[in-house]
Amino acid sequence: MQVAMVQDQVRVIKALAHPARLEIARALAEGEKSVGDLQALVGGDLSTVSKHLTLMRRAGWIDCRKHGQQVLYRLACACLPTFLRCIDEIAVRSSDCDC
Amino acid sequence: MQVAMVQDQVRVIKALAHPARLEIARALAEGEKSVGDLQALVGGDLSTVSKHLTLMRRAGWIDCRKHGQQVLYRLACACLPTFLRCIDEIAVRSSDCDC
DNA sequence: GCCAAGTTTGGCAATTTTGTCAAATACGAA
DNA sequence: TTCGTATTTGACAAAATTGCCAAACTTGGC
Repeated sequence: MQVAMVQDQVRVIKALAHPARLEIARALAEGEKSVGDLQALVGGDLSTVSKHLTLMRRAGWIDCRKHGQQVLYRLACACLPTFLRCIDEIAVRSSDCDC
Repeated sequence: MQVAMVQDQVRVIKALAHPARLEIARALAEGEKSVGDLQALVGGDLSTVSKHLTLMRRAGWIDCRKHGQQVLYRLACACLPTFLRCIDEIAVRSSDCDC
Protein backbone atom coordinates (compact mmCIF):
# COMPACT_ATOMS: atom_id res chain seq x y z
CA MET A 1 0.00 0.00 0.00
CA GLN A 2 1.49 3.31 -1.10
CA VAL A 3 1.89 6.25 1.27
CA ALA A 4 -0.09 8.64 -0.94
CA MET A 5 -2.96 6.16 -1.15
CA VAL A 6 -3.12 5.74 2.62
CA GLN A 7 -3.17 9.51 3.03
CA ASP A 8 -6.08 9.79 0.61
CA GLN A 9 -7.95 7.11 2.51
CA VAL A 10 -7.33 8.89 5.80
CA ARG A 11 -8.61 12.11 4.28
CA VAL A 12 -11.81 10.32 3.27
CA ILE A 13 -12.29 8.92 6.77
CA LYS A 14 -11.51 12.24 8.50
CA ALA A 15 -14.12 13.91 6.34
CA LEU A 16 -16.81 12.06 8.33
CA ALA A 17 -15.01 12.11 11.69
CA HIS A 18 -16.88 15.11 13.04
CA PRO A 19 -20.38 15.34 14.54
CA ALA A 20 -21.62 18.05 12.18
CA ARG A 21 -20.19 16.37 9.10
CA LEU A 22 -21.63 12.99 10.05
CA GLU A 23 -25.07 14.56 10.46
CA ILE A 24 -24.69 16.36 7.16
CA ALA A 25 -23.87 13.07 5.44
CA ARG A 26 -26.96 11.43 6.95
CA ALA A 27 -29.13 14.35 5.87
CA LEU A 28 -27.81 14.29 2.31
CA ALA A 29 -28.53 10.57 2.13
CA GLU A 30 -32.18 11.63 2.05
CA GLY A 31 -31.71 14.12 -0.76
CA GLU A 32 -30.15 17.30 -2.04
CA LYS A 33 -29.93 20.23 0.38
CA SER A 34 -28.65 23.80 0.31
CA VAL A 35 -25.99 25.17 2.65
CA GLY A 36 -28.68 27.09 4.51
CA ASP A 37 -30.81 23.96 4.95
CA LEU A 38 -27.83 22.17 6.45
CA GLN A 39 -27.00 25.07 8.75
CA ALA A 40 -30.55 24.91 10.11
CA LEU A 41 -29.89 21.25 10.84
CA VAL A 42 -26.47 21.30 12.47
CA GLY A 43 -26.31 24.86 13.82
CA GLY A 44 -23.24 27.07 14.05
CA ASP A 45 -22.01 29.70 11.69
CA LEU A 46 -22.88 29.47 8.01
CA SER A 47 -19.21 29.75 7.10
CA THR A 48 -18.43 26.81 9.35
CA VAL A 49 -21.00 24.68 7.54
CA SER A 50 -19.62 25.82 4.20
CA LYS A 51 -16.13 24.74 5.25
CA HIS A 52 -17.39 21.34 6.36
CA LEU A 53 -18.99 20.91 2.94
CA THR A 54 -15.80 21.92 1.11
CA LEU A 55 -13.88 19.33 3.12
CA MET A 56 -16.41 16.61 2.34
CA ARG A 57 -16.45 17.51 -1.33
CA ARG A 58 -12.65 17.45 -1.61
CA ALA A 59 -12.66 14.05 0.06
CA GLY A 60 -15.13 12.75 -2.51
CA TRP A 61 -18.20 12.11 -0.37
CA ILE A 62 -20.40 14.80 -1.93
CA ASP A 63 -21.02 16.81 -5.10
CA CYS A 64 -22.67 20.16 -5.61
CA ARG A 65 -24.50 22.15 -8.26
CA LYS A 66 -25.72 25.73 -8.53
CA HIS A 67 -29.45 26.40 -8.54
CA GLY A 68 -30.20 30.12 -8.69
CA GLN A 69 -28.44 31.74 -5.74
CA GLN A 70 -28.23 28.49 -3.87
CA VAL A 71 -25.66 25.74 -3.97
CA LEU A 72 -27.26 22.33 -3.63
CA TYR A 73 -25.18 19.52 -2.18
CA ARG A 74 -25.82 15.80 -2.59
CA LEU A 75 -24.12 12.50 -1.87
CA ALA A 76 -21.62 11.36 -4.49
CA CYS A 77 -21.28 7.79 -3.26
CA ALA A 78 -23.68 4.92 -2.88
CA CYS A 79 -21.78 3.19 -0.10
CA LEU A 80 -22.61 5.61 2.72
CA PRO A 81 -25.45 3.47 4.12
CA THR A 82 -23.14 0.45 4.28
CA PHE A 83 -20.45 2.57 5.91
CA LEU A 84 -22.90 3.91 8.50
CA ARG A 85 -24.25 0.47 9.29
CA CYS A 86 -20.75 -0.71 10.14
CA ILE A 87 -20.06 2.35 12.31
CA ASP A 88 -23.37 2.03 14.12
CA GLU A 89 -22.76 -1.61 14.87
CA ILE A 90 -19.41 -0.87 16.49
CA ALA A 91 -20.61 2.26 18.27
CA VAL A 92 -23.47 0.38 19.92
CA ARG A 93 -21.13 -2.40 20.97
CA SER A 94 -18.44 -0.07 22.38
CA SER A 95 -20.91 2.00 24.35
CA ASP A 96 -22.09 -1.18 26.11
CA CYS A 97 -18.78 -1.52 27.89
CA ASP A 98 -16.11 1.15 28.05
CA CYS A 99 -13.61 -0.83 30.06
CA MET B 1 -30.37 10.70 16.57
CA GLN B 2 -29.12 11.38 20.12
CA VAL B 3 -26.06 13.51 20.80
CA ALA B 4 -24.31 10.77 22.80
CA MET B 5 -24.86 8.30 19.99
CA VAL B 6 -23.39 10.63 17.38
CA GLN B 7 -20.37 11.19 19.60
CA ASP B 8 -19.83 7.44 19.91
CA GLN B 9 -20.05 7.07 16.14
CA VAL B 10 -17.55 9.87 15.64
CA ARG B 11 -15.20 8.19 18.10
CA VAL B 12 -15.43 5.00 16.05
CA ILE B 13 -14.64 6.83 12.81
CA LYS B 14 -11.79 8.85 14.35
CA ALA B 15 -10.22 5.62 15.56
CA LEU B 16 -9.38 4.78 11.93
CA ALA B 17 -8.70 8.35 10.78
CA HIS B 18 -4.93 8.10 11.10
CA PRO B 19 -2.37 6.48 8.78
CA ALA B 20 -0.81 4.24 11.42
CA ARG B 21 -4.17 3.14 12.81
CA LEU B 22 -5.54 2.39 9.36
CA GLU B 23 -2.50 0.24 8.60
CA ILE B 24 -2.85 -1.50 11.94
CA ALA B 25 -6.47 -2.31 11.15
CA ARG B 26 -5.50 -3.76 7.79
CA ALA B 27 -2.75 -5.84 9.39
CA LEU B 28 -5.06 -7.20 12.09
CA ALA B 29 -7.56 -8.20 9.42
CA GLU B 30 -5.01 -10.90 8.53
CA GLY B 31 -4.69 -12.18 12.09
CA GLU B 32 -3.65 -11.56 15.66
CA LYS B 33 -0.48 -9.53 16.24
CA SER B 34 1.51 -8.29 19.24
CA VAL B 35 2.28 -4.62 19.93
CA GLY B 36 5.89 -5.25 18.89
CA ASP B 37 4.79 -6.82 15.59
CA LEU B 38 2.67 -3.78 14.85
CA GLN B 39 5.46 -1.37 15.76
CA ALA B 40 7.71 -3.15 13.25
CA LEU B 41 5.00 -2.51 10.68
CA VAL B 42 4.11 1.13 11.26
CA GLY B 43 7.30 2.45 12.88
CA GLY B 44 7.53 5.11 15.58
CA ASP B 45 7.79 4.70 19.30
CA LEU B 46 6.39 1.62 20.97
CA SER B 47 4.39 3.78 23.34
CA THR B 48 2.84 5.59 20.40
CA VAL B 49 1.70 2.29 18.91
CA SER B 50 0.33 1.22 22.27
CA LYS B 51 -1.71 4.42 22.49
CA HIS B 52 -3.10 3.89 19.01
CA LEU B 53 -4.18 0.41 20.06
CA THR B 54 -5.84 1.66 23.23
CA LEU B 55 -7.79 4.17 21.19
CA MET B 56 -8.93 1.54 18.70
CA ARG B 57 -9.92 -0.84 21.48
CA ARG B 58 -11.94 1.83 23.31
CA ALA B 59 -13.71 2.61 20.05
CA GLY B 60 -14.63 -1.06 19.63
CA TRP B 61 -12.62 -1.98 16.54
CA ILE B 62 -10.26 -4.40 18.27
CA ASP B 63 -9.89 -6.78 21.23
CA CYS B 64 -6.83 -8.05 23.02
CA ARG B 65 -5.65 -10.96 25.13
CA LYS B 66 -2.51 -11.71 27.12
CA HIS B 67 -0.20 -14.47 25.91
CA GLY B 68 2.85 -14.75 28.13
CA GLN B 69 4.51 -11.36 28.25
CA GLN B 70 2.87 -10.27 25.05
CA VAL B 71 -0.48 -8.68 24.42
CA LEU B 72 -2.07 -9.96 21.23
CA TYR B 73 -4.52 -7.72 19.43
CA ARG B 74 -7.15 -8.80 16.92
CA LEU B 75 -10.11 -7.36 15.06
CA ALA B 76 -13.37 -7.31 16.98
CA CYS B 77 -15.64 -6.59 14.03
CA ALA B 78 -16.42 -8.37 10.81
CA CYS B 79 -17.36 -5.27 8.86
CA LEU B 80 -13.88 -3.82 8.40
CA PRO B 81 -13.46 -5.18 4.85
CA THR B 82 -16.76 -3.61 3.82
CA PHE B 83 -15.76 -0.35 5.46
CA LEU B 84 -12.39 -0.34 3.68
CA ARG B 85 -13.94 -1.12 0.31
CA CYS B 86 -16.15 1.95 0.64
CA ILE B 87 -13.22 4.16 1.66
CA ASP B 88 -11.00 2.85 -1.13
CA GLU B 89 -13.68 3.48 -3.71
CA ILE B 90 -14.04 7.12 -2.67
CA ALA B 91 -10.30 7.66 -2.19
CA VAL B 92 -9.57 6.47 -5.72
CA ARG B 93 -12.29 8.67 -7.15
CA SER B 94 -11.23 11.82 -5.22
CA SER B 95 -7.56 11.43 -6.12
CA ASP B 96 -8.54 11.47 -9.81
CA CYS B 97 -9.57 15.10 -9.57
CA ASP B 98 -8.79 17.40 -6.66
CA CYS B 99 -10.57 20.44 -7.99
C1' DG C 1 12.96 -12.71 45.89
C1' DC C 2 15.44 -10.47 41.45
C1' DC C 3 15.95 -9.59 36.54
C1' DA C 4 14.65 -8.98 31.67
C1' DA C 5 11.25 -8.59 27.99
C1' DG C 6 6.90 -6.59 26.61
C1' DT C 7 3.60 -3.19 27.29
C1' DT C 8 1.25 0.85 29.29
C1' DT C 9 0.90 5.44 31.43
C1' DG C 10 2.00 10.46 32.44
C1' DG C 11 3.82 14.68 30.93
C1' DC C 12 4.55 17.90 27.60
C1' DA C 13 5.78 20.47 23.20
C1' DA C 14 4.59 20.53 18.29
C1' DT C 15 1.17 20.17 14.99
C1' DT C 16 -3.46 20.02 13.21
C1' DT C 17 -8.31 20.96 13.45
C1' DT C 18 -12.06 23.79 14.61
C1' DG C 19 -15.22 27.91 14.87
C1' DT C 20 -16.16 32.71 14.48
C1' DC C 21 -15.87 37.25 12.54
C1' DA C 22 -15.26 40.22 8.70
C1' DA C 23 -14.66 40.76 4.00
C1' DA C 24 -15.24 39.04 -0.60
C1' DT C 25 -17.73 36.73 -4.29
C1' DA C 26 -21.88 34.97 -7.12
C1' DC C 27 -26.33 35.53 -8.69
C1' DG C 28 -31.12 37.16 -9.52
C1' DA C 29 -34.47 40.96 -9.25
C1' DA C 30 -35.77 45.60 -9.79
C1' DT D 1 -26.42 49.35 -12.15
C1' DT D 2 -27.69 48.83 -7.41
C1' DC D 3 -29.64 45.97 -3.86
C1' DG D 4 -30.46 41.75 -1.31
C1' DT D 5 -29.83 36.88 -0.60
C1' DA D 6 -26.71 32.84 -0.61
C1' DT D 7 -22.26 31.16 -0.19
C1' DT D 8 -17.16 31.18 0.12
C1' DT D 9 -12.64 32.78 1.67
C1' DG D 10 -9.00 34.73 4.86
C1' DA D 11 -7.28 35.52 9.30
C1' DC D 12 -6.75 34.21 13.75
C1' DA D 13 -7.46 32.33 18.54
C1' DA D 14 -9.12 28.19 20.99
C1' DA D 15 -9.27 23.32 21.27
C1' DA D 16 -7.92 18.67 20.11
C1' DT D 17 -4.56 15.35 18.39
C1' DT D 18 -0.06 13.54 17.90
C1' DG D 19 4.60 11.69 19.10
C1' DC D 20 8.38 11.18 21.98
C1' DC D 21 10.72 10.55 26.39
C1' DA D 22 10.94 8.75 30.94
C1' DA D 23 8.91 6.16 34.42
C1' DA D 24 5.76 2.52 35.89
C1' DC D 25 3.56 -1.91 35.38
C1' DT D 26 3.15 -6.98 34.26
C1' DT D 27 4.63 -11.50 33.41
C1' DG D 28 7.74 -15.47 33.03
C1' DG D 29 12.25 -17.49 34.18
C1' DC D 30 15.89 -18.06 37.33
